[in-house]
Amino acid sequence: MNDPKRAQLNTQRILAVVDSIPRGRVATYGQVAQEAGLTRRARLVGRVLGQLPSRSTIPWHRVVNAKGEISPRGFDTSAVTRQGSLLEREGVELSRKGRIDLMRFGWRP
DNA sequence: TATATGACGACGA
DNA sequence: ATCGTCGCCATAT
Repeated sequence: MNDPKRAQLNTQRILAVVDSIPRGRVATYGQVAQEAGLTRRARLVGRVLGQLPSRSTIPWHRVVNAKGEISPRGFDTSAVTRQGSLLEREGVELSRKGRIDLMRFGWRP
């Protein structure tokens, strides 16, 4: 069930969904997985985004975790900071502790 | 073959 | 609100 063709297709579907998240809104990893027809595979979404080449035009910054926070990246905090800037730049409000109100900025397909 | 490790998430205590 | 546990799954060791 896990041939490379399948994996590539899943990646493509995930990226297509992320690419459809409108400016000024955010979607959760689980939500993206669901929309891509990959229920319960939120981690796969995170993995795919992590592999994204820096030159990609995919709006990876519009994907946050279920708590409405920008998911930590281990030791590197720069990526997190970058994501926050990109979001604020398009009007998404971040609370003092870097939380996003999904009821207001969450993407509803 | 077996374990560990994540840009995750739902739940229960 | 916070924390640990467990489910999920591709990769790495």
